[in-house]
Amino acid sequence: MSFSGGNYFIHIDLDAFFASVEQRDNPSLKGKPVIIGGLPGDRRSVVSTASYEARKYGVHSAMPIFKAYSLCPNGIFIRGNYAHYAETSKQIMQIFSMYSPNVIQMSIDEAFIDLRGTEKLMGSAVEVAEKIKEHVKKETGLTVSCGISSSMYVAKIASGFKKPDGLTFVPDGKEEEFMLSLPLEKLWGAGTKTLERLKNSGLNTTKEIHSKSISLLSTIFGNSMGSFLYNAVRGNKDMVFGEEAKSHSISAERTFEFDLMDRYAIDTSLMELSFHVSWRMHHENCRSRTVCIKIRYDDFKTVSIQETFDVPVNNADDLYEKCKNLYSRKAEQNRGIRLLGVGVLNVESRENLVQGQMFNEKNEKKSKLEKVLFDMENKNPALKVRKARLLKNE
DNA sequence: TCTGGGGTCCTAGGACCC
DNA sequence: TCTGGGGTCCTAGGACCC
Repeated sequence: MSFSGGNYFIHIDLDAFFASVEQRDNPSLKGKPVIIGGLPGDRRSVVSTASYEARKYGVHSAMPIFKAYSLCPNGIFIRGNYAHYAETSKQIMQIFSMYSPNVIQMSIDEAFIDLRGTEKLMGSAVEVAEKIKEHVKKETGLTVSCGISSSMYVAKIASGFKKPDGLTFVPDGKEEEFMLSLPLEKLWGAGTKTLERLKNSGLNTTKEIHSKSISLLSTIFGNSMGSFLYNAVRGNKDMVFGEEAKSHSISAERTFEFDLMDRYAIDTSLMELSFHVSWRMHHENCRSRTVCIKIRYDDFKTVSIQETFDVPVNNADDLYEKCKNLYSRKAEQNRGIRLLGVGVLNVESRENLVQGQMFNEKNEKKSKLEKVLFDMENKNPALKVRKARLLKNE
């Protein structure tokens, strides 16, 4: 095995993260099936994380809580303390950054570490991964699983190869061999729908995909998915490291315990969601011209409507009025509403906006006032500056 | 007692412009 | 008096991921 070149990435996954944090903080939970996401009796909660003990009962992420409860009635159900998990995550990410100047956090529980050019200083990729595992364990009591490859995509899959507390090294040049040894289900980026289509096309293994031409795959699965599949099974697929963030979106949504029927309740919820999204826009100092709402009916049918305006939205009242209008245009009458969502798309940083392009004075004033209120609330959470209408529901 | 919440990317069609 | 081609922006829905 040659370590020369040192051209590797590590992908690190925190094992059953939320459940592991709870088990660490409360030793009486160790070795027990812990299920984060909701309590038995919740009508519409789902499992966020199941500890490895709970997984033995068939419990897994995204499963409705009532189903998890029926599979594992002795499970310990916890709603979850997400701020605490985020804090722990931050601590672990800081550990990662001690091993490379280039760390990209992908979510609350995973990150890539770029080891290119660090070998002289830090040692081989495998050595670094072992050090990091030890370091995290010592500092936080948690275990992580690592995948190492010169391809980020392969590293990502490798980290899930052995879990928990695993380490999988795919040497340079062995990426394709590794991919061909994998069952289809491990192909990251192909979900249930694509898996089904693959099987319907007689493609049951990564080897069988490998035997097909890119043009055939593109004909069946479309250009994008076709070339993705072609490259993925060769270990060619790669993501680009350190891309600057492009346009993004901010959204908030809520599933109601019982379907909403009444327009007043619906408007109240739209207002609440508008405030939430507006707060985040202030927080990130950005604004957006495109507003979107999402409606999920009682039969789970989900629709959305969006509108792009010449002038960006910049305060919660404005956003709320726009959402109400979109709702009126889209919603079918007399249907139970299971979920409502409010979002802004293609948000831009405020600095980027051309001066004078923008707002009427009244809206600008409202935006500034709102920012002050949000900031006050931020400093003193007990001080709830909210519309009287929203207060009623708390 | 079916199916959370926060995102990204892709597709396909339409409008509009040159 | 039957209809091209490219580019950009916008919209709605869907697949996928953690």
